[in-house]
Amino acid sequence: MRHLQNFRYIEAVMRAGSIRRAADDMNITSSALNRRIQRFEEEFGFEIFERLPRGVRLNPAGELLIQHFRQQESDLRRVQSQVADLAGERRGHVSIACSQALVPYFLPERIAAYRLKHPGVTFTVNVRDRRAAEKDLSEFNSDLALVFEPVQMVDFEVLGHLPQVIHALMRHDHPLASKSELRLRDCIDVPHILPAPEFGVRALIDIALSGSTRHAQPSVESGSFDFMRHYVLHENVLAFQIPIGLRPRDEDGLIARPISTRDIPPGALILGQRRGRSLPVASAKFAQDLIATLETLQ
Amino acid sequence: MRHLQNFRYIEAVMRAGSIRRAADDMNITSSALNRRIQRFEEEFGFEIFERLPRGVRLNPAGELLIQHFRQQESDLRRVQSQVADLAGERRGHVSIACSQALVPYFLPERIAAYRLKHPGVTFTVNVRDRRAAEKDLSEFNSDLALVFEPVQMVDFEVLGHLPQVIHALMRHDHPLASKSELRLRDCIDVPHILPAPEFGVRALIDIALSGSTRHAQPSVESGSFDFMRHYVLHENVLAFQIPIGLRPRDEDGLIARPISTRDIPPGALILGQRRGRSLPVASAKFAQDLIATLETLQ
DNA sequence: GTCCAGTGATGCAAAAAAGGAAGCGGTTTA
DNA sequence: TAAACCGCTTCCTTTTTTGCATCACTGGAC
Repeated sequence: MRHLQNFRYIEAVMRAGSIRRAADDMNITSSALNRRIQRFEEEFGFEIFERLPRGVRLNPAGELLIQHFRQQESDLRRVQSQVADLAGERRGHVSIACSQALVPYFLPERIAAYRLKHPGVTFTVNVRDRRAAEKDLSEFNSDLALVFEPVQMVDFEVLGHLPQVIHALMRHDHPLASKSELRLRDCIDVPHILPAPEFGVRALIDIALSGSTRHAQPSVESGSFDFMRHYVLHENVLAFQIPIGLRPRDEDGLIARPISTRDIPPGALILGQRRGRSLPVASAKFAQDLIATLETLQ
Repeated sequence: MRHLQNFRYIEAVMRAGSIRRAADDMNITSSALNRRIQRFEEEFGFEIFERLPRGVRLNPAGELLIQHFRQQESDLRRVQSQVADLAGERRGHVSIACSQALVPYFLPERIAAYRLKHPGVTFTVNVRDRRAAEKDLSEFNSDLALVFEPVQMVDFEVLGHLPQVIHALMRHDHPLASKSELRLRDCIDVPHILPAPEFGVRALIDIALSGSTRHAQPSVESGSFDFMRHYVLHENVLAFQIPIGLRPRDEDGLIARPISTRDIPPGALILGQRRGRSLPVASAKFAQDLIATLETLQ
């Protein structure tokens, strides 16, 4: 869209930190870009960059402006989506930020089911830790976020949720495999591996242990739940995951056992959008679909 | 702002009903305007006008788009206002749509008081009947509306209110001047004049009479409360008005007497904005000022 | 201190985009 | 049937934007 060209350039300058580098990125000359920005500032009535010796940086006015532009761009997409919808074209695009647990089973299944009904709708799936997911939302990079234990929840509007009890993951031949429910202390007394601190599963475990005298001593920490699941097959340790990220039935030699909610309260898997935003048609409908599914599972 | 140029043109075409006339209004040739619109439609992805034999008309997609543009324009003004505010410039503009009753005393007083505190803030006061006031809000022509008995209230977010008992207005020498409170039947039994049907005062009177056997028989109907007030001085009739539009004390030979609330329930003077909109700084602050005043009067 | 790499700003000519004039084919109106 | 409008297209001119070369300035390496 032509009239958002200025926004593209301004955003590029913001990212690059200097007009010349941004010009390079956008394949125009720095003089042209420089004049565009000067001209925009004049029309806008305020400077939006502060000129530093080694480049430029957005000033507070610029921050506000960027926010406005993002909103504007998202609004335009929504209008286009609404128009497409009333034109009878069931097309559109859904972008969703999600935790790793949703990647293997849940989301592929839901998206495939949705695309069966609406083949014209395309998807972008951004795997993000919970902080990054919320950032994605507030910067209009994703329409929806499906996150385990989101953190700050400012600008985050909850659309649906599903409680998730943390499970321990182990091989068939693990000593604890015989029990149907585990206590946390049993888990950390045996060799175990943990997700990195930015993840919700880890946060819940850390909180549960904070009041205790015992400490977790993970032999491996990782940012990949997929890696951890595979690692368990090689060394006979415990890993942790939430049920939505686990296959209903064990198929690759792994067993999942819930950890007593006396030790770790259930965490929440939450579906949300940016507060106050009206979503494009396709995203709103897919959200409804997800909400219904979450309610079914509950 | 340069990037809203397309909007101006599209709106002009919408108003004019034909590209050629719009081109004339906007002082460009029809060919140029025609191409702008074709190009915009191509970029947007959908036609926004339906081509008729005698001109063009917005299609539903176009309606949606116009709505979006209006929102966008208002948002931009809000951002500029916020930036001005954080730059320490206490300037800005407030546009308010109001009923006639606010014109003589209330609004001039409030605006003058506000401008004493913030001399940089300018005002636009649009006198509108209650329907037009709401339309003004939803089309982003006014930031605020202060209306007696608004009608539909869709897209209307109430910020504050003040009950108003309808008063009868008469000369000193009127037979009813001796009573401290009037009954409605006494008023319509004597010669009287009424506001036009689109006004809230009239609506309340009509509703009150609808269950009765008596009918109002106004000798004069008018859209101007100012006219009616002056008319009472020439012919010894009753007129009607709400207290906020009356001077605290009679000064020009007129007397106001409340009509019993057994006959006509108090109407509401309501301050509102377009639902969900974030107002520019100056408008938001002036609204707070008004709300406080309304609460004091209550 | 000096130099150098890197920055934003600016004058000027070239390129690109937008605008204007005229006219075509169509439909409504008188 | 003729005149009046309409949207749209073509050709050419005008305006705007871009690219290139260059200036003035700053911070860091040496």
